[in-house]
Amino acid sequence: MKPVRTRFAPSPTGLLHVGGVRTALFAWLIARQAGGSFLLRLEDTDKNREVSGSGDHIQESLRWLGINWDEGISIGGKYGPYMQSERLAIYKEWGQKLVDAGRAYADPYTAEEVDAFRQEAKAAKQPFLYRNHRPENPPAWDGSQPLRFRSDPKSYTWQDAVMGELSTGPEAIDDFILIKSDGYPTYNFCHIIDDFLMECTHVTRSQEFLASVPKFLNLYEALDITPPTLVTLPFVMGPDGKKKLSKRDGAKDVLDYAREGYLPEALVNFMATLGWNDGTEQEVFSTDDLVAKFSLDRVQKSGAKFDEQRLLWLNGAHIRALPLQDLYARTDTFWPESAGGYEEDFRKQVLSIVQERLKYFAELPSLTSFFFEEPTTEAVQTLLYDESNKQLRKLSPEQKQTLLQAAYKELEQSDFSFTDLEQRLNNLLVTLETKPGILFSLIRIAVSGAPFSPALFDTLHVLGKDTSLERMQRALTL
RNA sequence: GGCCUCAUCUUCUAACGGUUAGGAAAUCGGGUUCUCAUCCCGGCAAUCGGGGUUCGAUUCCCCGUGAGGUCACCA
Repeated sequence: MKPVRTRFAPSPTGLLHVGGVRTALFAWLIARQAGGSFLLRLEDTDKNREVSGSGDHIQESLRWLGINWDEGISIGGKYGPYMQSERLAIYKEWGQKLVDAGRAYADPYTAEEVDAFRQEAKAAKQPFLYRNHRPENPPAWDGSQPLRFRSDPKSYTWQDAVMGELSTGPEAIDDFILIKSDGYPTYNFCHIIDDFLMECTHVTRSQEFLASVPKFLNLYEALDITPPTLVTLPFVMGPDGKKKLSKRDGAKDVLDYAREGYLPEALVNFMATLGWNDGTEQEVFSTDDLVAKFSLDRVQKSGAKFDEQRLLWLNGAHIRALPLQDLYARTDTFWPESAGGYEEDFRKQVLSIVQERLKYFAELPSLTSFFFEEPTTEAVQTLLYDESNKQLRKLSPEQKQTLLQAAYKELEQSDFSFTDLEQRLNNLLVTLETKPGILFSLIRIAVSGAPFSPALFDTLHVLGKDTSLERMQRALTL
């Protein structure tokens, strides 16, 4: 058995979104599970569509997700170069081999002429087949004309690792361009050559290539190459649930998720379970889990809608599962500006009490800012005295002041340890004959000025005695 | 139009022909000493239609229907 080698071969034409990255992830999972290699090759054969910087962007996205490659661009390897634009001589040589074998020929038509054929077919409501116009005496190929494959139309039945048995008739096979007139190969040609030369055992790609597979099979035959295992993944659908995810549908750059404070392992978990499950009721998977449990025969055949809400939930689940130290290391760039002057130890305490309500790190400032800066008097006043709180609106301003005053007096004597706070405030409930919904709300609002915040005893404890009392004092003057 | 693919709750999905069709997200109730969240309990909610095959079809076959892909000197 040959060692498993899978690859991701994007073209540098823009940002990488979840749909594209999932293809990479599945290929990566196949390789990692089998203890094989994962390659990153750049298919930069279309100079017109190329977007500068996107090669780097793709690599950065993969690195962030932890989809590491063993060979490929930036790191090299024994099958390089891994940038197709640097392999033109190889494609030319293979093209010539096909010419010599009578399986390729120079296309004598201009683009306009071919287009006229196409329009003709379209008007007749027929599929366009170039081979119906195949020239009888094509000129010698000098590299200035496109090189076309001389196909051998026939029926095919083949196995796809995800889709199962597939078949088509000869009408699916046509003469397609191998090398363009600018000397660059087409995807249809060079991916086959490269996968062969790089000894890839699996070709993982999304559904839009399904209709091209018979053509590939025909070419493999002409080249006398045994095709690798074909792995066709269903689409990731956009928000409308009908069309595949695309930038136009608002598909986000993968790195946007990094910027918003999603955990890469959560996104990996999300993408993997978009079209795959392990057959159990497990929903949350670590990346190691996925590597261990992934299997192609449990990959879905139909497209799955990208559900951002589920991603959000999954991210929260991963955040909650993270040890505090790890979590802290990830939040580095997300703290509110006012947290700058505070010790790591204090920030960690804050983090530990907001951990369970954090869905993504961009929420960190709104969740924690009152630990680092004084809440505005407007915020405190509004929360304390407007009518929105159904517990507090039963009380007069005077009653509220009285309760707060009593709480202040009690807390003055506390050492602000969690247990002491708990004990004193619980006793105070009895003494004042009031309910937690009232007393605790008042204190919580006075010290946080926030519509919601962590549990009261935690908040007071982390905030500390001085700050807490100061803020209560201030609330008493409003 | 030709060819190809797909089809279970709103969404992601489970169910080697035999289940009251399960789980999770969302949502709606209730509980956990305040809010928000977590956690726990509960509710709502699906096999696209029609024919077969079978003692029995979500599952197998056929025909519809719907959705998507493809038919580039793009990948």
